[in-house]
Order: sequence, then structure tokens, then C-alpha cells
Amino acid sequence: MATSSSRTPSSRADPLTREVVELIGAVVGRYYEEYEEAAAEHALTGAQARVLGLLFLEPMPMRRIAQKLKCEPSNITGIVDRLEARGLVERRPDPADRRVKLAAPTPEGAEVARGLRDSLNFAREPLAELSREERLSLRGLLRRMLGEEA
Amino acid sequence: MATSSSRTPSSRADPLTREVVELIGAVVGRYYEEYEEAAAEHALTGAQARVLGLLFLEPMPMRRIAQKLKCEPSNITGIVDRLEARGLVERRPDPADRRVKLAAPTPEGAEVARGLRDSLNFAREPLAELSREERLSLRGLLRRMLGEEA
DNA sequence: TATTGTTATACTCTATAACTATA
DNA sequence: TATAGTTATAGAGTATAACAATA
Repeated sequence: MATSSSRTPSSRADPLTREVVELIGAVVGRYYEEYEEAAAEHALTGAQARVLGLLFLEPMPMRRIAQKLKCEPSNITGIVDRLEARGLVERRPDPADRRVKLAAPTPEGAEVARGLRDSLNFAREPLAELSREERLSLRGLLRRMLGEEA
Repeated sequence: MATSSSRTPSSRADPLTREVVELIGAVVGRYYEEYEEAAAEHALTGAQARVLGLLFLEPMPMRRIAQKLKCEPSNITGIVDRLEARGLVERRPDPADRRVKLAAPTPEGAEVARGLRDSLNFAREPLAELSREERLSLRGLLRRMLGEEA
């Protein structure tokens, strides 16, 4: 299905779409960069920061972290190990199923997660260029792009 | 300058800005995911695909690749090694400075880079939700966000 | 002396496969 | 037997430090 889907014009997108894709790429690069910097300020790797941020929203089983991050469950073991060694996350037993371990942020972990989130909000410099009206417009367009999942 | 910039309100951004930041985060996650998938379809890692895409735009010295990707120059050696081993990139001497090695895509590398770019354009599904007018609007907003660099 | 690219080293992230303890 | 989490392993990306060749 990925190979020969009948028509595959050499220029797949009109210039406008192509340019918008490029601009999104630029935003992605910038966002990613700032996210990594914010994580590093707390001596965390990007992956560790993402896991901590996820658990800050809601404690969950190891397996579900892997699903959210779209990686193999075996990777989560090490990431949570390192977060746990730093006292930012803890593993709790699940009363309902003794196979399951629920990962949850410690109070200190929650504090770091808040700091991370705020750094990121603070690192929203690009948005400062936009007026309130423009941000409303951007919000609408991004919501449309992302469909109903957001 | 990163530590104590006087006022640091606990809620740094208004709800609208905060939501837009979240939406951008969602777009970033989606874009990144699709980029990695497109790279994997060509049996490339994300980093390899980024280097190849960069060289496709313009051959450049190893050092400059590192600057563009914001990583240490020593990392580029290995990435280019692997691309070169696959015949996608070659190292050329710089006539002007014999310390410098210019990395450039081979014809096959250029073809793969084109395929990658087109996959990415094709993976613009989210944009399909928007009308031409909306895409124009989005382009304007993204340009504003990114300042004059885009 | 300073710079370019490389090597050596150590750590993290990643996927795969095999293991354990539960269910 | 199936599932949750782990361990073991190997490959790749990353930063740091030291090195050779060239400027």
C-alpha cells in the first residue's frame, strides 16, 4: 500500500501547501529545540522530560507510557529507572492487577514537571509576535488540522 | 539571564496562549512522527534523513552540518560515515582549504532526498482539512511567528 | 596558535528477543 | 495461554576530551 498508489505526481503538493509544510517544519525545529533546552535546564533528557510530563498529567502503567510515546515498553523501564533514581518518579503496585506497576511523579517530580511546563510556555516567544485575534485564528486553524483529537 | 528575570508569575501565559502552545505541541508530535516514518521507509534514521536533506539543499563542510543541526561536530563524522557507506553521500576535498571536507549527496542520495521530501509533503494529511483560504491564513500566521528568518 | 575533522569514551535512547510473575 | 514488566543485547545519537593535519 505504501508502494504504488496509482497516481503519484512528481510535484505532489501545490506551492502553497508545500510552503506551509516547510513553515511547519521550521516551527517544529524551533519547538523541539526549546523543549530540549528546557529539559536540559532541569538536567533531564528529552525522553525523560516527556515521560515526566505525561505522568504529571496522570499516573499510568508502564505499558501505557510506551503506547503514548510510541516506543517499545522495554525502553520505559530504563527511563523510569533513571527518573526514579533521581527521586522524581515512583512505581506503585496496582491493587487490581499485581502484574501492573503504576508510575507516578513524586512531589518533587511534580514540581519539576510544573517548571518544565512553565519554561515551555515561557519559551513561546514566537507567539508573542501575534495579537490576541491572531492567536484565536491560529488556535482555530490548528484545531482543524488536528481534527477532533485535540 | 536564564535564572532570575524578576517577575515570574506562577501562571506565565493566559489560557489562550497556553492552549495554542499545547496545540503546537500536538502538531510537533505528529510532524515528528511522520518524519521518522518517512525516514524509516528509506531505511534511514531521523538524524541521517536530516543530514541528507540538508546536503540536498546545498553541499557543505562537516562543521557546518553540525552548526545547522545544533550538535557537536564529532557526531557528524559517524552519521556521514553511515550515509557514505550506503552510497548516498560523499566527502570531497575543499580546494580552498585542505582541512575542510565538503559533504555532498551522490545522485542516488539526491534521489532518496527527493523521495523523502515528497513523502513528507504527502504526509501533510492534517493540512488537507484546510481550505486554500485557510492555508493562506495559516501561512501568514506561521511567517509572523517565525519572524524574518523564514 | 587556531581550526577542521577524526578518534576514543561514556551515557542515553531505541528495537528485538527471551525471561519472570502474574492473570 | 496470554499479559505486564524486566533483562540482555546491539545499534545509533549525543557530548566531552584528546589527537593529526592544515592554516
